[in-house]
Amino acid sequence: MSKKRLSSQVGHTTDSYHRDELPIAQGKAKIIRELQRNPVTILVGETGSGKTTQIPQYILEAGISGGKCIAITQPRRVAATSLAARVAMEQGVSLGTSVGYSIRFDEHCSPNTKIKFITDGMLVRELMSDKYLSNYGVIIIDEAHERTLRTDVLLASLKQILRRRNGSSQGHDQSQDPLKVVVMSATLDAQGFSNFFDSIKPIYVKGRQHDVHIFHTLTSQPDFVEAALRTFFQIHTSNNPGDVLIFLPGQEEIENLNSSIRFYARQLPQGVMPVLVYPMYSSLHPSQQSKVFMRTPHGSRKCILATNIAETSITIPGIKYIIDTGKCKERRYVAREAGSGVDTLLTRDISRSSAMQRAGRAGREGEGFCFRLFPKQAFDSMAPTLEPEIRRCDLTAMILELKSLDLDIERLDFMDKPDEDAVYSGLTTLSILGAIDKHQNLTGAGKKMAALPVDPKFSRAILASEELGCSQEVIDIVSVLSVSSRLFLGVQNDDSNVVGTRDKFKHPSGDHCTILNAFRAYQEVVSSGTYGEATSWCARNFLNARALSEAVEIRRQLRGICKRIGINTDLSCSGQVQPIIHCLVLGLVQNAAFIQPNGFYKQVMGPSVVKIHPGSVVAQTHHPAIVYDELVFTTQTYVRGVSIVTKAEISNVFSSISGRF
DNA sequence: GAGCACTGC
Repeated sequence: MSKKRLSSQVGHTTDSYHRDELPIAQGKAKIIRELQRNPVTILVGETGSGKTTQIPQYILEAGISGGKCIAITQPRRVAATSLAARVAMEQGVSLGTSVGYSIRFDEHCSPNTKIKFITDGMLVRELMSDKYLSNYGVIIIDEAHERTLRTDVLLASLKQILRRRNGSSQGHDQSQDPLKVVVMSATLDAQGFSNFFDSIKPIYVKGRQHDVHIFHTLTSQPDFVEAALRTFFQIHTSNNPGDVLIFLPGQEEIENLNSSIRFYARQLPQGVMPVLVYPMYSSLHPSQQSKVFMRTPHGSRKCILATNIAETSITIPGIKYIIDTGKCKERRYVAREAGSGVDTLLTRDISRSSAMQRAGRAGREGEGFCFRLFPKQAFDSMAPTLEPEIRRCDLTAMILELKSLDLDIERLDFMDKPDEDAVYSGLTTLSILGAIDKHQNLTGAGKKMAALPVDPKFSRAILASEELGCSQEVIDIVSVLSVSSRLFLGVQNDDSNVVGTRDKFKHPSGDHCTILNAFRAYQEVVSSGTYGEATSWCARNFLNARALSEAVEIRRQLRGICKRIGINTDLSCSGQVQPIIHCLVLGLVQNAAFIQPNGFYKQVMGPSVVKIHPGSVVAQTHHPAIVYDELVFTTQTYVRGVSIVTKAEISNVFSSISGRF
């Protein structure tokens, strides 16, 4: 494979530094001046510039926050906690005093906290109780280029809050102290932020970086897994030291390449370094995941095969070579009438900024190399950034959240306007669920649903569970469903034992009650044993221990909120299944499907013909009617999280809600 | 017979 040599500057961070030596320190005086002068500042800083740790301290030290708290939002929880720890150390204070953090389930703050790292989702939740965010003097939106749904909601709200707290014009609230907003982005495409905030000129800060030499292929590589295999062995047989990180779109490609590399590595001649191959993706067993962080033994080479997880979420030390297939998986919601939309999960080309971010992963500790398995022209014609989340996800939950903040999604000034069909679809779902009335006003039920931090279809089920006397069971099920990661773990080289142990929890009615069985069994182990015992019990039963312990926390949180908003959480249907299923049907009405003569199921409220995902406990069975949690198109249209119901149950619920849409 | 990555009073 021939490659054209190009050079590019990309980011680098070291673990130990003096604050004054960071690249951003050179521009400190200028930055402080700009911050003092302007209500909104846009700051573009490359990786390793030190902006995230230093800007809050500059603001504090220069007294710009007017004695009030400075919030710095982060899209990820780990980032919020580790950055807070770093800044506390630099300030010479203990974490949770003047420097703290706030993430779901874990808050380390005091009334005297002046610098608070907070997940963007938590700050959105804080809006619900304080709609001017009046506790804060400065709000810093970090990693704004990632354009998460919650970042976009915050930016839109902040624009309005700025008018209320600062403006001389209409809507200014005299009782409010002024607010400053800092938008920080790691990529050069700050134009969008600039346009959004009255054409403010961004401040640029260079990063601290090592050179990364970038190579492109001359032609496009349709079989990128095979191209990655060849490129890896070219690097490997050169015998230059340094670990390799290969970016692939998904688990399937990773496992294929894993076995190919292992196969060929065994046939290498004597004298070539041994290779240690590690897959890395989010649903991998935690014990397998942690292997990528182990030090590479002297005289061997580590090769990590990763999804996008290694692009932003985790940093693996020692990487000198990147092989970038230029592909990722993208989840996208395709809205359809009556809220019967489909999620698609398909492989697509990455963006230019993503390609640059991936290359940068080779330059963190020294000079690096990045081999792109696509031509330079392909790079040039890539989209500059991926489409923001607000343009490609189901907006139902967000519309409900905004309604409870008295905000109207159709009137809010967003950086990118949400898709009209997605808004319509979300509004339809909310009216079917009874969260809004004919005039699209929040109902009493809708207020309660908004208070519960779960998908509206699940908060609907929780509300119903009080009437049907099974709030204990339904809250338990919803807690597990609300955990992002999967409950049942697979292992590499799938062996039939996994299915065997899963059968232990299997309930004939489907996945929801199966989940309940597993969760109840786990809770019993936890209450009668130590944390370590629970973890090993999970491992023996191929259950995701992290998912279950998170479900316990979500359960505690949901029960707390239910009590506060007046939902009795102690009702149990003691072993009966029907009430539980009925609650689920009320939340999942739009997700009902009837069987067809050919064995496939057809949506009742939409046109799709669907198949039960093979991971479901009822995958191989046939029943007249089902309800499901998710509809995802990958290679086929699959439904996941399935319970068996009767056609009568579906039509009863239909007639009780007809007229709402 | 198959699962990109995050997040929430």
